[in-house]
Amino acid sequence: MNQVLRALNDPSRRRMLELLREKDLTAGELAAHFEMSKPSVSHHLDLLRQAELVVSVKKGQFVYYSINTSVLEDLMFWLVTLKKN
Amino acid sequence: MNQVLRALNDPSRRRMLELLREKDLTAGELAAHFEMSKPSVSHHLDLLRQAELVVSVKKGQFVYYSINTSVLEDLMFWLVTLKKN
DNA sequence: TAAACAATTAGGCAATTATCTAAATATCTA
DNA sequence: TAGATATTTAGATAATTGCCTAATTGTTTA
Repeated sequence: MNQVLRALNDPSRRRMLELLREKDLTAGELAAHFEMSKPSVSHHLDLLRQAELVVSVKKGQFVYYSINTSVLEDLMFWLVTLKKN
Repeated sequence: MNQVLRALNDPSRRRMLELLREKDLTAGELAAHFEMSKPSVSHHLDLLRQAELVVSVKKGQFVYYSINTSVLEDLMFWLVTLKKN
C-alpha cells in the first residue's frame, strides 16, 4: 500500500492512470499528453510500475503500458475500514 | 484529493488515523505511540489537518484530535472509477 | 549497414519533506 | 505569581522527489 500511495501522490501519475483506463498506450503516446520531457514521463511510469499499478509489454520498438487496478484493493479496504466506526 | 493523498503518503500519519479511529486523542497521547519527537508528531498532525483528515479542539492545555473521514469520499470515488471498464 | 526512431538510464540541480533541538506560547496549580 | 506541563513554532539539516539535458540501448527501415 505504501508504494501504491506513493505512486498516487502525484497529479501527472494519476492522469496517466486515467488515460490508461481508456486504453493501452505506448510511452510516447502517453508522453504526448504532457508538457514534461519524455525521460520524466518514463520516470513516472517507472514509479507506477514499481507500485504495480501499470504493466508494460515491449512490442518491437514500442513499450505498451496497461493499467492494473488489482493492487488498489488493499488501499480501498483500508479506507473503508477507516470509515467504519 | 491532492492534499488527502499527500497526507496519506506516510506510514506514521496513516497510523495516526488508525489510532484516532478508535478514539479521540491528545497530541501528547498520540506522540506516545511514536518514536519521533513531539514537534515531528505535531508537524504530521498539521499535515493531516491541512488535508482535513483530522480536526483539533483545544481543551485547557490539551489539544484533542479527531478523525474526519468525509474527505476520503472523493478519493474512494476516484479509485472505484479507475477500476470500472 | 547507417540513419532514424522509441524508450530508458545517468547525472545534476532545485524544491519539498521529515526529522531534530531550542525557543515560544498557553494553561494549570502549588 | 512561579514553576510545571502541553503543544506549537522556528530554524537547521539530510533525504527524497521531480525535472531537465545528454547519453545509451534496442529496433526498424531505406
